[in-house]
Amino acid sequence: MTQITVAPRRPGGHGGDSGRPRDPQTDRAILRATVELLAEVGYLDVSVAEVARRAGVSKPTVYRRWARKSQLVVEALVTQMLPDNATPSGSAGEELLALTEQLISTLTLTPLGRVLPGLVAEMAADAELAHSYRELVIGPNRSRWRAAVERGIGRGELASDTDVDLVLNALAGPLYFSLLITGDPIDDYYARAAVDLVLARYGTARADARPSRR
Amino acid sequence: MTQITVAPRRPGGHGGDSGRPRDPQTDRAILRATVELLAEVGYLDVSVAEVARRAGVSKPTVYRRWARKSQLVVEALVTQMLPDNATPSGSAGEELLALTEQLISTLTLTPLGRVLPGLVAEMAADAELAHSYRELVIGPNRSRWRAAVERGIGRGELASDTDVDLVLNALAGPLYFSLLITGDPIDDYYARAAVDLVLARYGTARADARPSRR
DNA sequence: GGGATATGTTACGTTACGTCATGTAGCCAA
DNA sequence: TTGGCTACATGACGTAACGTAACATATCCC
Repeated sequence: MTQITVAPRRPGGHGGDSGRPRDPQTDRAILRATVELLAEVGYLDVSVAEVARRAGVSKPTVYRRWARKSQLVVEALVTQMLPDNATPSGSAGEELLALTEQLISTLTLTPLGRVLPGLVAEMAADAELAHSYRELVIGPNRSRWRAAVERGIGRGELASDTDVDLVLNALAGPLYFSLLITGDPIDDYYARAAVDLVLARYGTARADARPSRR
Repeated sequence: MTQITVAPRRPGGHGGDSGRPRDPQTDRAILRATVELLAEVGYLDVSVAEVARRAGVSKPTVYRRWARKSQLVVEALVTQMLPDNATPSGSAGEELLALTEQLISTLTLTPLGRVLPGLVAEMAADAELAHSYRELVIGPNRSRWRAAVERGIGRGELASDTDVDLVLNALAGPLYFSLLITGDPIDDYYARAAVDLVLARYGTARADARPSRR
């Protein structure tokens, strides 16, 4: 996950190397201001004008880099994503538990939680944005989950007919559901309970070194 | 579920019975136009002006009844909700399966699916709206699911320590997740697979009259 | 220095929200 | 029948944000 960017604009269709170069500091200042504002007021109330003001930059300078507010926001989010937490280890149950807990952290501790509602609305109306978001944020995450499940199957801890997508959705879905729809707080024991649910269905005898309590 | 309305406005703070009465036809025309537009263009691109035009009504007439566009939309949605599908019957597994399938229908066949993304954004920014939506749409539904689970516990088909909220979220969450975030289509076998997941964890021996195949 | 691009400033066009003012239409009660 | 009250249509308005354009200036590379 290195240096991901969303369609950095080159006005006039050129990608020219001549002329005055862009100030990289400006890019950073804009992204920083965006993250800051997102955390304060959420997606809908972020205005490009205010972002520009805080970054000490003019509005056209923002639009020269990102064609739409939504793209700016996606890229700002990517810079805030928590790093991959070390290498996988432990049983399938432990791995899934760790991934679920990390997702909870991301949704809870980073600005993502405040941003997601507005972003969801934009994604529904802007296919390109939806694509970016899924590719940059959702995709990489899913790969890690998928890998964990497949390792579990390989070790015989999960049944060979395990429905991978169902497992991912069963663990992640309720989190987004609470965040976006019901507004209910996320229970401290959610991760464990959800993983138990999955293991009860797809876990094999060998998986009963699982970290559940009941 | 009879005659639910969202804060019908009475201008000037009066709830007076004097003066010219509102034309009930006008209310219906506005709601109908709203549903129609929602289905066509989704939440974000619904404009009150266009709603008014289609309803053959002026803009202030709309605002006289609903203080905000979002409230109008919620009420329009309520009129579109599918009716309770008969009385509960069958095993806990069958009941949950039926409820899940009905939720899929609601999200797929009614305008709710197109509306939800935009509504989610508004709810995040408008606590009052969120409250209305949860009370009018989410709440009644949840009660039915909860009742089904509790009947299952009562009949001994579900374990007595069944985590009711977890069950509801595990069945409904992934649907919203797919709809709002991943954009993946909802698999035909989702309902059955998800119910299986729940029964594997919370079903008792007695529940094995369950309608699962494997 | 000259060509090319970035940047700031300022202004603009567009859209939609939500409100207000005015005149007219329709109900009720005295 | 008359007066009071409210609904309604029309048209205009204020506000706010998006996204773009024009122009002058700054900064880079050759």
